[in-house]
Amino acid sequence: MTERMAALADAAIHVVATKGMRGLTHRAVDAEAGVPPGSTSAYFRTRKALVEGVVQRLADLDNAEVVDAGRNLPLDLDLLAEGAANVFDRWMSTARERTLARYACLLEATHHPELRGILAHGERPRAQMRELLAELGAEDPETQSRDLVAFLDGLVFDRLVGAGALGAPTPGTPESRAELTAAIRAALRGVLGK
Amino acid sequence: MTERMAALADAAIHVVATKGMRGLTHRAVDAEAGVPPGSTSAYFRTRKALVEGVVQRLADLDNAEVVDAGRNLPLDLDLLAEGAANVFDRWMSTARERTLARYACLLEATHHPELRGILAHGERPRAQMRELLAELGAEDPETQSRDLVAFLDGLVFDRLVGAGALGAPTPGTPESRAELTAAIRAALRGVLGK
DNA sequence: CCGCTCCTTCTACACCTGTAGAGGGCAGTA
DNA sequence: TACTGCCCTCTACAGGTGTAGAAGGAGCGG
Repeated sequence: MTERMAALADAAIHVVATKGMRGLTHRAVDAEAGVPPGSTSAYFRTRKALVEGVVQRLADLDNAEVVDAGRNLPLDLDLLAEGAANVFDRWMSTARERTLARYACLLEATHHPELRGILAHGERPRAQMRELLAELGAEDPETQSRDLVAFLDGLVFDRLVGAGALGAPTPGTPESRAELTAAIRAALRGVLGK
Repeated sequence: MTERMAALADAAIHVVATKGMRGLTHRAVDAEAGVPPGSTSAYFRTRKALVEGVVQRLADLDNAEVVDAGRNLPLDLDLLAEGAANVFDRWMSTARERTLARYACLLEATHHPELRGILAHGERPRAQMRELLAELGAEDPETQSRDLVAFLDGLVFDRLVGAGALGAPTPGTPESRAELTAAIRAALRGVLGK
């Protein structure tokens, strides 16, 4: 993917995050990216190509990410929980737009199976999680890591879309951070059967 | 909501589930509902009204639902897990379309706050869950039920969109059912700190 | 019977979107 | 300088979409 395409894809991600899949049009991306109208249409000739561009870019960004979960330390449950909380907390704040766009694309992939291959998101975090769980003595890291990632994903989704209970804490506040860590630790404990 | 509007809203839900928010147009709903073109446009004059109709209908359907979690039985963790598994399993199979539409609407609600009020989904299951957790001796049913629902939601989302690990079991198979129950039980154990 | 109201269907029209292709400038090369 | 290939910008146009309002018709009170 050329640099220019990446820039357009980034703008497209922003559009998806703020206006939803419905707002993802060639012209909207042009406007968002500040390029002359028609540019996006030239680089992503069809809308399908544009969506695939977004998905591809999301995958690239995810894979480029360095997830430092604190390896090589004496690993315990609390440390792991905190590392996971770091990652997922960032998904809710710094990478909020990307996360929203990812959910939108996942939903989109439901009726466009060809997107699913690219969108094997969580592949990397999941693999890492699997490894860490194995070190912690999990009996079935494969299944358990999957459940755990689903849990964290659910937590993020739940809080991002504001579907949580009334009076849900604002994302990014210390309270929610502490609460998040606690929830993750509890889930880890449960999944590990400890 | 009149009967006719409900029928249109149901068709609209189907459209959203199968074609996504982007496919939700007055004419598409007309076609899906088998009514003469223009009907949907007459009952939901603007697109915003149409979306709100969908959201309202989803909320109504959710609230009309009888969730029999086996009250008045000697309550234990396994029973609760199985009850929850029943509900959420159905969300993945029978009520699959509604669930997909709900996720789409939740995402939509991100940039349309007025939808959020109607979409207080899970309000009822969550309240019930809270009660049951309290009976089981949970120390903070409010927070814990929320986390638990987020977990279950994440699990459903994860499996519905096929974002799960490669080789994910097909939804609806006995394997996934058993696996689901096990995961829920584990999560319950973790959340309850038992 | 008339007239009224409500529900439903039909139609018009401006605007938005997807898509294709024509032009235009700017290297680098002979 | 002329040429060639490439990247970028601009424009056209068919079709889809949102929205409003007119037309039709069934039921009902007078």
